[in-house]
Amino acid sequence: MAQAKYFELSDARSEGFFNISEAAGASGVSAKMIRHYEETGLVPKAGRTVAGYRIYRDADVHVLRFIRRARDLGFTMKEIAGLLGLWKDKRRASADVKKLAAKHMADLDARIAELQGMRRSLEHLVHCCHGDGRPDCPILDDLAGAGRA
Amino acid sequence: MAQAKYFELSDARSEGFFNISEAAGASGVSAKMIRHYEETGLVPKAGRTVAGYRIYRDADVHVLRFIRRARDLGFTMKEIAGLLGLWKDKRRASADVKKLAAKHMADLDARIAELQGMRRSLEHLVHCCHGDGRPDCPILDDLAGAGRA
DNA sequence: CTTGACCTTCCCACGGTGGGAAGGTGGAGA
DNA sequence: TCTCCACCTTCCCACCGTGGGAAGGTCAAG
Repeated sequence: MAQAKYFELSDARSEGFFNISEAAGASGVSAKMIRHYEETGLVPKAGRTVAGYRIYRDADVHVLRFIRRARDLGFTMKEIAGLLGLWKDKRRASADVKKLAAKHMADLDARIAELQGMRRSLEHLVHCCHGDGRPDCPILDDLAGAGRA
Repeated sequence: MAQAKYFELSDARSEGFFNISEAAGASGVSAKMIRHYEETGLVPKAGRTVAGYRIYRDADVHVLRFIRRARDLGFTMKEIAGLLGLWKDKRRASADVKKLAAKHMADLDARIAELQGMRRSLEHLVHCCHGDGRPDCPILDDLAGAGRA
């Protein structure tokens, strides 16, 4: 990215550029999100045609795909910014990447444990509820604090 | 809730009312969120003192605690609105509550599975990364699409 | 030249929570 | 009574990630 506003769109295309929806299709990141990532500085500003259309090269699409995959692994935007920095830095230590990934894995574990705790409690309640036409319901009783307050 | 603006705060207190921070402390819902729930209609508008301070009875705190517990189980606001409706309706069928809870449990399961999928992929990558001072790193390679694109 | 599909920027929404500013009140102590 | 501080009020702004949609410009094909 970061080219000057040189091209007509047709010229840009023949020079191997994509427009934003092509970049979106090729990367799996929506056009909306591509603009958003640019705005927030996650990716550098895209080049533009004389008419102001954003244009993308293969390398740019590659970056977007990287982001997409990181999102699929649940990394936050901040973490992805860190990963992109490490990716660009050819002298990085793999230990730094591993540390970031391990941290994220711990976050995932915490979140999973939290959800499993909810699930366990809920399962118990659902199990206790006869679930028929009568109004008495242990689920509501529990939420209302019957057993605690 | 839904009392007219009758009281001075001191009178209200002696009539068994709480102010918002007391209600917050007793229910585990922050004052900020109590106002938010009122604004969004999840709970009815609180009574007020002549000076405009919100006042709460035990029953109101009870409702807030119900909401708090439902949040702790991961129910969304919309689901909680449903649960509150069922709670208030003394002629509800417990089957309706059970259905709502079972649906939420399925949502939790889906979310857990999603996170576990991420965790598994990530674990594999972290395991493959030697994590030393050298720059080559299977985690970044994977994100960059080495094995797929 | 028209038409339709794209592009641009801009604002708004969701969930749920928090921070903080600006101004009014309550109650305790001097 | 005055002062002081903690609390209350409303209001707007932020986070994260994503989508919807309006208003206006551009491009390519017919």
